[in-house]
Amino acid sequence: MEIPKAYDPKLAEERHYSRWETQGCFAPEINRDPAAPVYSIVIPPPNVTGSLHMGHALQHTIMDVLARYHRMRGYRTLWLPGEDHAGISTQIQVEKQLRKEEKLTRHDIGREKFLERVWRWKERYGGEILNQMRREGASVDWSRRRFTMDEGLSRAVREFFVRMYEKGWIYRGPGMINWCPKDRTALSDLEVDKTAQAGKLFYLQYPVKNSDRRVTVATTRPETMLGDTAVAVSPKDERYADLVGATLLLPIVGREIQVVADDFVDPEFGTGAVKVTPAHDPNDYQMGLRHDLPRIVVIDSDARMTVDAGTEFEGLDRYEARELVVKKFEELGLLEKVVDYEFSISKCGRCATVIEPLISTQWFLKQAALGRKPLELIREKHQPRFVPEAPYEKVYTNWLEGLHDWTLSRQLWWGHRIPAWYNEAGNVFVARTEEDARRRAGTDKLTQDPDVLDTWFSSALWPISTLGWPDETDDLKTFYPTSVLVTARDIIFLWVARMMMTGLEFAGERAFDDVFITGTIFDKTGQRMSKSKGNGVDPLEVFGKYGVDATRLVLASIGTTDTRWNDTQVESYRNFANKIWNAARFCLLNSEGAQVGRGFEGEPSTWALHDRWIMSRLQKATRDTSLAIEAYDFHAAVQTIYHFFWDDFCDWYIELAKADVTAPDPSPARDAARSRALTVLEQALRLLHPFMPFITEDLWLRLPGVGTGQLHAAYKHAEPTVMLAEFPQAREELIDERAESEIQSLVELISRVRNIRAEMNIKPGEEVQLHITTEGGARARIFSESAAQIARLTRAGSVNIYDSKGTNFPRASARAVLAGGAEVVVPLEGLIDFAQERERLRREQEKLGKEAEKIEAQLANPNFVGRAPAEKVEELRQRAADITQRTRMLAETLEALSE
RNA sequence: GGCCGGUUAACUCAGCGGCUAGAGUGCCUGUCUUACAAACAGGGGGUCGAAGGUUCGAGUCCUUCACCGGCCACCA
Repeated sequence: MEIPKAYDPKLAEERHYSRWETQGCFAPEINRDPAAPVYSIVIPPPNVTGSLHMGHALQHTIMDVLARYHRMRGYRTLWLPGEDHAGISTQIQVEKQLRKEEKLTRHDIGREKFLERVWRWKERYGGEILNQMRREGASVDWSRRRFTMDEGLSRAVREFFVRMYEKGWIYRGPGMINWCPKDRTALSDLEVDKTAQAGKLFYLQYPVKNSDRRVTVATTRPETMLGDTAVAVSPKDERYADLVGATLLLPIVGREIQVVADDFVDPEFGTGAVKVTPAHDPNDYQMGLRHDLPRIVVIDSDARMTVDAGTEFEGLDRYEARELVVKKFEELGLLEKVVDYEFSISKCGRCATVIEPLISTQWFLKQAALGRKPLELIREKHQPRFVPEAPYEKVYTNWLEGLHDWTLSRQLWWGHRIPAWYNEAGNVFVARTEEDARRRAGTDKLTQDPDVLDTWFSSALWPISTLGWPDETDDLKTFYPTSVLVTARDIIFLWVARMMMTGLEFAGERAFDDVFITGTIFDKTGQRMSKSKGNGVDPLEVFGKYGVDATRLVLASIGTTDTRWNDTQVESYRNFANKIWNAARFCLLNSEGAQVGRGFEGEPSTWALHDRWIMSRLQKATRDTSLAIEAYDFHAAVQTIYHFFWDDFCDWYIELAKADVTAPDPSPARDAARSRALTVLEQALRLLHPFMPFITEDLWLRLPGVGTGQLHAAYKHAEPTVMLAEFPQAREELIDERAESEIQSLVELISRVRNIRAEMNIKPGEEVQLHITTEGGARARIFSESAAQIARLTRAGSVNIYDSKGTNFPRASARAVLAGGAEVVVPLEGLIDFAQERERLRREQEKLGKEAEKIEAQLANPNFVGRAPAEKVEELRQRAADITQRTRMLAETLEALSE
């Protein structure tokens, strides 16, 4: 059999994905067990404009591990892929292209033509991430791929809107909204980033009418004073008590405004008097409502001053207006002072333009109403279950407790058009279809609302809309609620909470059982990866350099932990892949006459020690891996398999079995030894498969004797593939603690001899003689039975075992005392430096002495002996006894060595 | 202002009440030993951010502090 010496990930990555796909392995229909349990995940739909970054790769790896694991466990498994239309991003992207290629704006070509272009753009450039997912090995069901603007999903959006409208939870009206002057659209609170900004606080004086008193107000936005309609003070503030109700003369403008008392005002801050601009500040808007103040709009949707700001200001940009206002106050002698001040400023989450709070007529959703059920569910049943629970359950709960109305409408073209029509009188008709609206309006002369819905409105429906809602489809009945949602923490409010709202409202059940929140991946200096900083690590490059499987192992290990990205981690797992490859190569090069599934016939008690041992280790690895995956502890799962494979299987089992496996002449014994190695390897490949799909499939298919026999019962009709093999179940009866401790003593012996060889500078090729004395019993038996293996692994010419002490060995020997009182003697005539050997033994003695001291102190403490569990005390006593014995033997050895 | 997370070996991270605190990488020494030099064998390296406390026993629980980071909030 031809097998290259080094693993080439690319070959395996190219070979298997399309075959899995064509054979339908990713679709739940592959499962023919009518009683199979169901496991389902919907992907967080990436933006059509997006391309793969490490965060995606991390989420996808977690989802794929879960999907593959459950599929192998016989679950009817669905992982549903799809994309989000990403309203603003996509529209901006296409507008940019339009400007670049044809020097046109969207208004030049009109709404209809523009939308055609967006669709064309989407067909051409969209879906990049989904294609990249094939590279990742993501086992998604392509036949159920969805897009948020699909007809079905759009119908769901209209249904959602209409039902909420009919319930009175969606309404249209004027309100204070976040306006992005650059994107020229309203935004929800969650699409706004608040950042700290170094700025100035301006103290402006407003004269009191018919008096020479002045009231000083502090503001970060002097230009808004042109729209002031009041000054507010705290009702408890005695400094201003006599001024409440007084009239002030608004400088520059000359308008007469009132002093009002309002609890909102904090007397401690600034001057205790606040200018009130109801048209341009959310708080002032509220105060305006309370005091019935006029709203004067002085800033328009371009962030320029309006005619109402006065002729000197009309048309000025808001920042130009600020300068001019300050200048005028200075000239008027009404600028008291300007101080440096750091405050938080709202910026558009998309383009970072400073948000302008404006009063505008928009559509809103009363989130507090829709959020009641999710809040109850998390409070009473702790559903969904967050992983990690802290801090996310609390964060989620707190958010649900303080819900505000959600600004739904966007002044964009790309997105779901609001299903509302107006007749000529301006009356609104909300309906599922235009025909419906006409019927109800009793006229054909209707105009549809020009706005579209927030992208997150359709995302909120994703788990149900992708499965067919509002129809009661089989998919919805089968796969809803979904099992787990895997996503990043920054969209818990934007998305996760809202899916729970719609799921509970429309499907009557939670959208998912669990929510897994991944960690964040930073660059090596701890900076967040971002395209603007250009410090992102491209997953595709990492795949190319180290292989997909190796990268997945790193990502799975990251799990929920914030991590600085480090290529060396990937490199070490690339090495692990190579290790797997070569272990398999060894088994395959020695596979003549052997088959997976054979070699472990008969009673375990009749098996060789190392065979009982590896089976025991395998069962523990299997058990621990399953437990870890089910607890979402992927790091532990990866560690478990890694160490089982490398340390137990490669370093010890293959070496201990090597002589039998590579025996020159064919024999039933050789066949059996080879089969055993293959069998363990095959089980290990199954354990690894959810994490490393490509290499495991590539090797598994080459193993002699694999076929439909290894497939899970639900997939017996399918073509052989490790992805449909049964995930191993631990067989507790094969766990053999005695074999494990016996191998441990063998390992100790071999390691100590190797240590002596290294310290004594014995050439690797040179043979030594070993004399091992035991006190009879188990160790004598183990060492005798394993003499050939000991000889092989220590390069010993002879291994002599004595079941009692007292044999005279050459004085020129290196010695080591083992646990349980065995001693190994390595005669080193001419090679040994007595002083050096004494020193080595003394160091050993010292080590033991320190440990003994600690233990004795503990045992001498009556509180410990009295209160600690009896087994802990007993354990310590035994260790103390062992140390005492070994110390004594070391002393004797030292005695013999000194003149 | 409120809430939360992190701080363990040179680096990236495990461990979260009880064996001599671990892994990978890096470092030192020696090896091409017929699966693998992307490997093998051996070795050095940590007062677990600081200070108190609880406990027979604390990286592991509690309190305070320091530094780093995050989230929420209507302080002009």
